[in-house]
Amino acid sequence: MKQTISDIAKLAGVSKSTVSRHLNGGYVSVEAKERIEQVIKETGYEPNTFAQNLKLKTSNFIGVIIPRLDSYATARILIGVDEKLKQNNYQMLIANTSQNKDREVESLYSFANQKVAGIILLATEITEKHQTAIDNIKIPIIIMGQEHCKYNCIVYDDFNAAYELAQYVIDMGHKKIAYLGVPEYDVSVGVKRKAGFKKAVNEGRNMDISYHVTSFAIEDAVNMSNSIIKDEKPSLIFCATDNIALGTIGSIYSNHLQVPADISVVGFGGYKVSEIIYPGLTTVRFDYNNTGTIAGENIIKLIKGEFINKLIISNYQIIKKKSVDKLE
Amino acid sequence: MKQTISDIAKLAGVSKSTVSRHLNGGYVSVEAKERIEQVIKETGYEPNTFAQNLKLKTSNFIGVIIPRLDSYATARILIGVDEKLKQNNYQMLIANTSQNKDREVESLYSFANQKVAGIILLATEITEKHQTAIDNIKIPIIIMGQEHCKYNCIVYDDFNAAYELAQYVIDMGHKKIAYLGVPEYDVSVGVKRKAGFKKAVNEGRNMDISYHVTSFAIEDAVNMSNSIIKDEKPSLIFCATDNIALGTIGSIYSNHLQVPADISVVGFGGYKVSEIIYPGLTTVRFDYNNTGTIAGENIIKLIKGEFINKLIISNYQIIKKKSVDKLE
DNA sequence: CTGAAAGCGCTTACAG
DNA sequence: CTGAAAGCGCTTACAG
Repeated sequence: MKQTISDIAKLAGVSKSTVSRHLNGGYVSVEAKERIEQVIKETGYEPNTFAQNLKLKTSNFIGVIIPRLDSYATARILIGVDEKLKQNNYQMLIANTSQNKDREVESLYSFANQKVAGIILLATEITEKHQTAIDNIKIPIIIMGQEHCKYNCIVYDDFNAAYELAQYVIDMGHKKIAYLGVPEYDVSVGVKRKAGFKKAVNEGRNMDISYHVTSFAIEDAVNMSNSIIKDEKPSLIFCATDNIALGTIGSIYSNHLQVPADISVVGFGGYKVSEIIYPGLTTVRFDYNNTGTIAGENIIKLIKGEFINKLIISNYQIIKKKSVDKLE
Repeated sequence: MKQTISDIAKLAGVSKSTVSRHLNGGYVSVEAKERIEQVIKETGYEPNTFAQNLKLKTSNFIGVIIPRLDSYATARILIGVDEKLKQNNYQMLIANTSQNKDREVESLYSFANQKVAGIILLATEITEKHQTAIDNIKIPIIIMGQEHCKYNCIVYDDFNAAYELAQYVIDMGHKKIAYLGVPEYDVSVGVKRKAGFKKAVNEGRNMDISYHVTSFAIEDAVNMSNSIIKDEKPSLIFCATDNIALGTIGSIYSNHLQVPADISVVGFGGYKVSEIIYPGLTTVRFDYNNTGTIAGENIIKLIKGEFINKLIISNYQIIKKKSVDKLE
């Protein structure tokens, strides 16, 4: 039924060794090569990967650990990674942790057990346990979305993006701003975006800023925005993610106010939906697809022992839409 | 370094066969069992899956073929599938075809080559080539989203959902309706939803209906809606998917009209964002997460040779929001 | 209830 | 340039 390397060897009149050598780019005479290729074409032979992996003690799997699957950013990254891996005959393996950090660590070990050739970690936080696991398993790894001095990282330019976006809203005349962020365990989103924002407002004059913390869930953003709207009535709510911004916009409308006439809103992330909703959401766009491609490229280089940049800072674009009103 | 079954056998003072038998639930004396378990606990031994798979000529992989990764519905389904598979010690393998039908067929063969234990196909269309592939590879398969008499399927109740949603908008007083659908190669979305809609409007009186076809892409929906709005000015646009509805809403606003005051809109799918945007989108919700779980359960049953229902029709809910105006 | 042996399909020194 | 042989780590009849 299914052909093995012995069948091919027999049909081509050579030994298994020679077939294997041909497949793996070793020295084979021209005649042998031709006969083997001919037989492979006729039979459609494909090597058994389990046997290969067993022998070689590695695999062509690359594990990707993600915090959630139903996220636009994650999906775009995975598409980029997957395309690049496919081109290079690697296969993507996904471990979805559903925002559970223990599962991230477990996934590191279980990927090691499955002998993946490399790992890409879409990180939220790098704890001690993460580091122990990464150091123990000794598998090439690339960390995305968070910076860590010990490892190879690809990060977004959260600080400068937040700084530039904040400058823009200040230029638009906003002074009374509510910043709606996330907890600081997430360094990129919780700390850096806030820091960039702070830098800009510190450079402004007569600013009246309040800071609030919510979660990544839309529902929580809705609740938090409701109280912000009632208590403070800022002219703009600066949201640390697009999801938070969507929740905030919903909350503004349900309070019978208008965006941007009554309250302006900005987000962070560049979701496609942010462009479709009305009014368009002013936000920061990161090129997730591209960073996924780079991650795929780099993990392969790392596996091959080639040089890669230890830290890659991905670029961003400020998307200016109608959700920010110009104040006089 | 890494322990093998021989190491465990030596440490426990038994043979490899006995260790293997214990691991696979065969007859082992109580004393042997205890010693083996003890050693496994101490060493943290985990069997090498490549060796197991090589020997058993199968794997614990289950392949899932998806048309795209950046879709809310797909993501929810994958979450459901993944959870269920994990619970049962299966591992999900994803093949993203980027809407390319040839890749679907290729993926069937390549999954077969990887000796997956089962396949779940999120189908858009079942062509001859699909059937040939499915029949050739002889691997348990479940098809989701499209119905086919030869295979085990899980489908959404597109016909009745569209019928009920259409009845609702007719009850709300709409008579001049533009139906914005997709091509008929997609039986579930292109044919069944339209048929359900038609049945309802045929039962209505003095209906003035126009039919239009667009793609699944938001951009195309925007363009098509622009011309519908200019040429016909219907009181409601009935969209075959939520993405199309989002595009339509954007188009309405950019024509300086209001939803629902000037034109009402309904969608199909129950995206989370449909609830967040303002006004809320009236739509049909399918429980994607749950159908994913069922697909996971059923593929495992199929692999074990257990009985499953040949056709499962998943339920739906009509979500009534503000995007539909009540006409007098 | 247990162990020795064969074999899954491949790769890789090794000797020629 | 080529082939015989060993071995990757596991499972499973088979004989005891």
